[in-house]
Amino acid sequence: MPGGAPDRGIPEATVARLPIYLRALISLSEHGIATCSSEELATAAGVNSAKLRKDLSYLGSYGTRGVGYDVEYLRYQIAREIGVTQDWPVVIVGIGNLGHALSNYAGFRSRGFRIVALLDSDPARHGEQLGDLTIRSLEELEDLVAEHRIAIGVIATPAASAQQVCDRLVAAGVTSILNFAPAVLSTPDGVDLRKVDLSIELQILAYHEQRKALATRGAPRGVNGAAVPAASPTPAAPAASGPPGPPGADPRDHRMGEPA
Amino acid sequence: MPGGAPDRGIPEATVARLPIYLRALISLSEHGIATCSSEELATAAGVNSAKLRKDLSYLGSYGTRGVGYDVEYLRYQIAREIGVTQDWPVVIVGIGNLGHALSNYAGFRSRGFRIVALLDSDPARHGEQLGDLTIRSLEELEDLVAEHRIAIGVIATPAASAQQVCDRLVAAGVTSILNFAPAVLSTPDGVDLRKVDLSIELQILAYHEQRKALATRGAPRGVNGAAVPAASPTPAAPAASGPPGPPGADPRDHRMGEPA
DNA sequence: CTCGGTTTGTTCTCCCGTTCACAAACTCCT
DNA sequence: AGGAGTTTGTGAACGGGAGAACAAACCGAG
Repeated sequence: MPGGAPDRGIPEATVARLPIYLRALISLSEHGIATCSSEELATAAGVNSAKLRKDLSYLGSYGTRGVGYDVEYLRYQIAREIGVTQDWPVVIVGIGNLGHALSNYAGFRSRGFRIVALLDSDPARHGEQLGDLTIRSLEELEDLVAEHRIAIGVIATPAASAQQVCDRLVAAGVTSILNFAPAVLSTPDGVDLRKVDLSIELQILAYHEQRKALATRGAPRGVNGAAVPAASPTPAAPAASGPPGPPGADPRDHRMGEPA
Repeated sequence: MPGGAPDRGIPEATVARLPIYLRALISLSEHGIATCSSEELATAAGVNSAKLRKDLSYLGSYGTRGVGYDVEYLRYQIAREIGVTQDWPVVIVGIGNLGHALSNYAGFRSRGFRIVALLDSDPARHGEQLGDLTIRSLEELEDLVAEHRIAIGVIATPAASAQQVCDRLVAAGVTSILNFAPAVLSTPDGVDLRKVDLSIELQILAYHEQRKALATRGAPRGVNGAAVPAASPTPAAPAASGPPGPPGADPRDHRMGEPA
């Protein structure tokens, strides 16, 4: 039993939910609600109340039995635990469509993140004004990171240059990277890396959507009648994206040999 | 063990990785590589080779012992399993900065997703041309979903209107939703919902960053969020906002509560 | 045909995360 | 002051995923 400080080792799954709780608490606070039960907060956050209580218990015993949680108090405690009571300077590399959107995203600044630099490799973009920031050359990366003591970098470049940019960020001293490029990046130990891949999210939805369509049809699955590429190095074209039509038959074959 | 067709119940964690494998296979294919081992593919995907093999085993026994996997063959099998051999019409609601970026995102079309409608509630935006699409009124949502048989919707609106848009999408027949709005949405059973929250990802990084900064300082505890590099402007301790102050004085509290 | 080398598919174990259920603790009312 | 009613915090059971290890299966050489 912790007589004093709560254990600093917070499970990763819990850490991932703390920002959701924080957002829910801010919302409650803005609605003038001063106190809430674990059940109410859990509902607002979209999780189970038992899970919420266990998550909060990792932070300490904030909250009062028989009453619930003081919204402002808990909000501050979570914010402090996450670190958003501090000011985090951030650099965004790659100011395409996505980088553009990210630099304007209001949710960053309101959570303690301050975008201090926008970098792009395209000289044609240098000098372009975005809000109160100017797009600068990638060559200034190292100086800017050092000058502003930037610890967090966002990669929004094409996949081809993502690893290169990542390496430069790490070399310059960035120790946390958020990657939007559709590429697998590798970083040395001590550097945290998270990724957001928009098309992967859609593909996961597509998988479940396909299963649902299959279930309601009751019929065995079927895609367009394209032939399955053979198991030999034959560059067949499996794309075959056609107009929405009735599904054809599918050879549900997965054996690749015959038993001896 | 399954003597016949592979079990249709693929673990969620595996489903989430299949698009990564697919991307890695496409990359290998474009480099002219016809065959690869689980070790190579696992490296390209950034995962453990044992995990990769187990994941693939849920799909069936594609692959040849002693040889490896045929890149084109496996690529097609995964694409079919995910459902990206089909054509998925998608509607995007909320064409702000993010919606704008999403509508231009090349990764969607190349994965079988076809954006067929851009909707926004702001009349000033209606008629605006984005690529080969025109921003239309939200009032056309129901008709468009029915006409194109849209099953997947993307919400990129502000948080305040997200649930309302979500409800309309569901009512119109959409059964899979990707939510970018920073809000917790609720959907009826049978409707899949995934969320991408940009600021949450940064907050998770901030947590680890804070821990790293704390560890290098050697101060295990007792340091409030102010003793960090750079200048932290305003920790913004929430002044007791009203009668219900923080509950009883907490021993590990720093400066929050006034002694009752 | 047989043997050695290689790689997959699977099994087993361990660990993390989720959920249930309940004692402890606090408030309010009498 | 005491009891009834709530609500938190936590111990314990449960389920799923991750990783290591191994047997089965395939290719090629002699």
